[in-house]
Amino acid sequence: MNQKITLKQIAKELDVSISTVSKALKDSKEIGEETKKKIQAFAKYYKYRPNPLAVSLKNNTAKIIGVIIPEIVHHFFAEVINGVEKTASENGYTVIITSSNEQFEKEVANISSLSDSLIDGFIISVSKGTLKEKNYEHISDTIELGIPVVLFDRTIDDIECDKVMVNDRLGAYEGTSKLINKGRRKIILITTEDYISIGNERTQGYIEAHDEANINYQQDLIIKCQEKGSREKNLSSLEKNLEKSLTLNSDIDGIIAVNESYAAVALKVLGKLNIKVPENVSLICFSDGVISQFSTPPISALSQHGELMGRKAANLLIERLKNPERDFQTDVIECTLIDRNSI
Amino acid sequence: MNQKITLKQIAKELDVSISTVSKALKDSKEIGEETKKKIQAFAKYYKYRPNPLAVSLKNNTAKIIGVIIPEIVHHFFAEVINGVEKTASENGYTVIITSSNEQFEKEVANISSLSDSLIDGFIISVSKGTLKEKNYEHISDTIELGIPVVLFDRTIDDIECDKVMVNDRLGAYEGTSKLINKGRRKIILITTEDYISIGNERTQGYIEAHDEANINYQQDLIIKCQEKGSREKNLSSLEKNLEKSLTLNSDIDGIIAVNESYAAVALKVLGKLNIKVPENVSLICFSDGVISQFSTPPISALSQHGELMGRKAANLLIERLKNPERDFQTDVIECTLIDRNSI
DNA sequence: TTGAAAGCGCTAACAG
DNA sequence: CTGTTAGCGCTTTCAA
Repeated sequence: MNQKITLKQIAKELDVSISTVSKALKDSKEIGEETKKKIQAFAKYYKYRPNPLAVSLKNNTAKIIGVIIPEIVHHFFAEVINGVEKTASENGYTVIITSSNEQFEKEVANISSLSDSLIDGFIISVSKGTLKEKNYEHISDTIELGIPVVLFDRTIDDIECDKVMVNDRLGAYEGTSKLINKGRRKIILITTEDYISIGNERTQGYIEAHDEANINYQQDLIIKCQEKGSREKNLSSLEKNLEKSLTLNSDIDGIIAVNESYAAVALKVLGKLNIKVPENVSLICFSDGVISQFSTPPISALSQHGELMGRKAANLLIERLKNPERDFQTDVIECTLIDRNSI
Repeated sequence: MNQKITLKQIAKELDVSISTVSKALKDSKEIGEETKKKIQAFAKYYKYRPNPLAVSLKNNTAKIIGVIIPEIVHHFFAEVINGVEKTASENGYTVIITSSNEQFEKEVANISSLSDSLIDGFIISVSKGTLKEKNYEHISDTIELGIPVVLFDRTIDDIECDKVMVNDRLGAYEGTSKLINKGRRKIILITTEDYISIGNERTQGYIEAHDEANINYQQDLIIKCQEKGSREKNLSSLEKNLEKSLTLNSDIDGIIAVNESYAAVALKVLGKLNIKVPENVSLICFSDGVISQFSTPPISALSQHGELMGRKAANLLIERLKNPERDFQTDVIECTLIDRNSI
């Protein structure tokens, strides 16, 4: 009912020109105190709000940040969004979120549907599909078109842009070292398939820790969880593999998982085999989410600081928007070990 | 570099008028085949995309849906977003998400910052702060301003608008009945404080199930988890209460929790007291999220079908946008019990 | 079949 | 100090 009021209407009511109203509402000193007071009061009374569409059209910027993540229903990404949202709104930006559902095609579609003049810039974590496909044209095209992109978490080496990443290798190294220092010698690593760089990095860290401690790691203790089927299938096949490994090698005394669900599966198998955590086996995982916090026992986790990551990504983007010529920057976030006595 | 091309530029290049270009790109039959072909080819080559800002300004609608949720880092809400996003994008709408962080003030601020002409309508789950405050003006104001609102999950009786809610009472009734049918007689209910209507509904269902089975429920078996402190504090005080209850009443044989974290706390306490699930105690909780799926043992859960909820909410909103005069509608979603053998 | 012109709501340079 | 005007990119009516 109480339709939005415009400058034009105010001008007409008060019998002044539109630009006078515009200036008055901006508290411009060009306008006389009297008039200003009158106009401001009137505008306030009628709850005048400039039409952001018109403003954006005029300035050719909508102050909107597009975030594209592989999955929304994921604690880590939700944390990142949280961080982006906070920093963005502190700086007057609005955030639009879309999910690629880990699919290359959807990622491309999302980018293209947002890259119209609506969006000022992107914050993206690429989908597994894209990593598999190794086709990054949609991203480099966007950058070339003049729309800045910040890549986070799952980044792409070949693309030059701002990035925020976790020091996955160091995290895995420290986690593994921690286990080794506790006297653990036969440590299983549960990781992803090779095309996901993060999993790779973490595997490297695992290996480095072993090398440094002069322990020969066994290749068959590195278990790669498949990604080809449904989540349920992948996890249940992981469960079988893990059970086999644990039965075959009764002297296994440590497990490090690259994400929470893998760790939950490990916990399940350990329970089934009646192996105690941490008495018999130390368990540790990446990602400090709701699973590791609420499992019994809680699992010690390497936090990736999702919210901080989101904040940093938003900051990088906003800085670039202010100054498109600045050098590309890569922020690296260190993992923090949250010890919950599962080690 | 490759700056976006406009109608004007195309018109100039091809030496026709802007409106001809506009029409040609719309495949209007007003325009001759020849010209149309030429223009369309040119536009395609230069990847012409209409500036959505200008289109929106013209049509006075941006096709944007604003979603305001209490918390992003929450499996259920993430699922809802997922659903909204899907239905929205199927219908050409974009989704903007903001989080109120359970705070009244932030909810008000979010609504007001979005209710400019940018947003066509809202999908909201009100914050705990708002429920506590019992101040719903920001929402009724929005509706009166002509911006439609769909309330979901945590709805408000006093406000007339479209709603999507879960049949919480029936869900709790069925969950409790299930336990009773399994021979459980002393069932603890872990719920929220009273001002959250959902918790209340669930408590009612719990009571009804008892009444129907002619079992006297004990008031002191209804444990209300406080909401005043930090989450950690609230949960650890819940832990203590629960432990006391279980020690005092050694014949307790069932627990029903209104959310996953409460159930996780219960699992922890049960483990500590060496009480087996489901042998000694049946456990069941609302919300089919990642905790209940991945805990050991997995917890039987009453799914609230978050994604479906999101889809329905988006549908209601889009329908109303098409036809603002239609009657208000409340969609009720039934909970589904996902049995994971914790009963 | 094509084009001129007005207008969506706002800003800003320029004139008065 | 205030107003006129042009223009952001697009749609649409009306005229040619």
